Amino acid sequence: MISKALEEYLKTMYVLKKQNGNIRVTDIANKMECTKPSVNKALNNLKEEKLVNYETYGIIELTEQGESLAKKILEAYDIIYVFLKEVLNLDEEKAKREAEKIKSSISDETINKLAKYVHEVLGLSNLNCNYDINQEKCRNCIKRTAKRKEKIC
Amino acid sequence: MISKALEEYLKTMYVLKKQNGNIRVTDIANKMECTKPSVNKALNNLKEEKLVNYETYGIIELTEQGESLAKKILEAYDIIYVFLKEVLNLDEEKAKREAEKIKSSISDETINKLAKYVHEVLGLSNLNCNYDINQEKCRNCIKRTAKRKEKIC
DNA sequence: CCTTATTGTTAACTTCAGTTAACATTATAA
DNA sequence: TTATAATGTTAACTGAAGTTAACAATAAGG
Repeated sequence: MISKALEEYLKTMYVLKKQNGNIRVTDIANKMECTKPSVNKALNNLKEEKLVNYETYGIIELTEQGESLAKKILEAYDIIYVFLKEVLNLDEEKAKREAEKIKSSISDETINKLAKYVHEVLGLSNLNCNYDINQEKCRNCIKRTAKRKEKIC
Repeated sequence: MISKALEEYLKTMYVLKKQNGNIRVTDIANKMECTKPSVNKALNNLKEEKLVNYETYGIIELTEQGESLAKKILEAYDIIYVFLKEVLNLDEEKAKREAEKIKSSISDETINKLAKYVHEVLGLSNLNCNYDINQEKCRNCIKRTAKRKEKIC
């Protein structure tokens, strides 16, 4: 089991890959508002866990495991984000920051239940969801969610 | 500003005082599932912050500041607990454990909004609440909340 | 192609929150 | 009242996650 701090790094890397096509130490440090040596350490730890492939001064990439874990983390984060923004009406920036912090303390079980709740209240869900939502229950979710997904992060 | 870890100690001490009439290192350690030296350190830190009065081997008590902060922390914790238990349907034990962890990562602003939400959805609120709930909105809250308060912790 | 700027790495240190092991103090009960 | 059990304290250590300062490698522009 990886730490919550490392999960954040992994998530950030996944997002950067999507956004920029590559993953760089400096970009991670900027997004996470930390220093490059911190990123470097995280990188080595994630490599240790076989979630990331990279050699010193080389290209950084997520492994398959890394990618699927990142997706799961991102999904959890997104569920919390949606709840904060759409249900509690936090503004976007605040909701993002807060979702990260909460994500770092909440269990999978609770995320699961929150996902269901958000689903029921808002009719929003997640495609290919690792959390056990009944997709049948609201067919409109798919469309709405797909649209929303584009602007995550 | 005190750390989230110290807040947990303070909260626990407040609860123990209510429950047992006194506060002892061993009891704190048991409740928090940590060792006595950890408690001892926390105690010294809280003393440093003037939240706790105590001398080595002496009686432990919260200062006025300590008590009012503890109340606020407990209230925030309780708001999260209620949400998890009554809205998301976590079982009691899980909700307690989870509420503590979430409490340690969430901001006052978010707690505030969650409090309002819980209030609106469940008609539960907190007496003497430090969080800005409109008490007028649901007079029944008072009774229900008072009843619930008895069995907190 | 070589100088300079950018990017990445390493080493040594800090802080926080916990631990174990050893010891001191206080309380209990024979 | 004294031996023993329970409780509390201290010191020294661990590990996670960050930092700064110095340096190494790579990339880019003249």
